[in-house]
Amino acid sequence: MKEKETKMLTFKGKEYPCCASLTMGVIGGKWKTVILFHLTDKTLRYSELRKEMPTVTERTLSLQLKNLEEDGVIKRKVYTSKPPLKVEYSLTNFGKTLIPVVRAIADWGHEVIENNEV
Amino acid sequence: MKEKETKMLTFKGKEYPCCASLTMGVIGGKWKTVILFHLTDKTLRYSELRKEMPTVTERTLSLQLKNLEEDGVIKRKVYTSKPPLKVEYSLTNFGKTLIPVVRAIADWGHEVIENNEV
DNA sequence: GCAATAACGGTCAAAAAGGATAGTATAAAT
DNA sequence: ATTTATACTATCCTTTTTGACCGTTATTGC
Repeated sequence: MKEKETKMLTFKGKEYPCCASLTMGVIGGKWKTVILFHLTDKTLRYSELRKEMPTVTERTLSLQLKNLEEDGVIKRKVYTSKPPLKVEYSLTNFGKTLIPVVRAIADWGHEVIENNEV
Repeated sequence: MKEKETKMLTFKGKEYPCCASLTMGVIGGKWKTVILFHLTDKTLRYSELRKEMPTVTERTLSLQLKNLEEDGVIKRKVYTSKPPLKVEYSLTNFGKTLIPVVRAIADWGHEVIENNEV
């Protein structure tokens, strides 16, 4: 009688109740949009990303990069076979479809700061 | 010598390293964008929101509503003084500036679903 | 010969987020 | 008189996320 009739949306093996939460599943969390924001217009090495985001720890950064890679929004390209490695991160074509989303998010934050500076 | 010179952005007492993370601080988490998504075009009572989001628990829903209210993006209007209460939630003017962001987020999720249905 | 560098991964721990369940006050409906 | 409904809050607990810190491999620079 009281079935929970919520037709879930599925993406990459995860289920979401709504299209907005699906997106948040991909770009949510404390750091993913920041990473995507820095990668919108350029390719960056791991160490360059760290310089752009000095407050994130290495472990968290690499975890988030791995997540984003698994969801197919960024790609990882290795240039050397032996240490010290050279690795570059960039958006995939699929990841590029997120650019308007990331821009909207960054713009809003930017405007809030502009209008709150008294 | 090795100062962490990251000029943080501040909003509502919280600090963020970048404009994108500020926005995520406001709309991030599993449920906030879903709530905002349902409130974009209409005012809803607590019980109506629950019907739109059957998979969220009551506790979480009211916590998220409170968070959103504290950040000034939604407003809570009480119509009765004694139980059973009538309470309506809607976007504030400030919250309405988030509509393009929420729409971009929802649209992306929607498109992903469209193009993944095989 | 030693330190620095690159891009991590592993372990442990803390913090944040979310879920399960039950309880509250009161009025209207049955 | 009992049930139903509303909009929550209170506990308690589990899961997820994030952080701190150290180790690894080989190469280059001093």
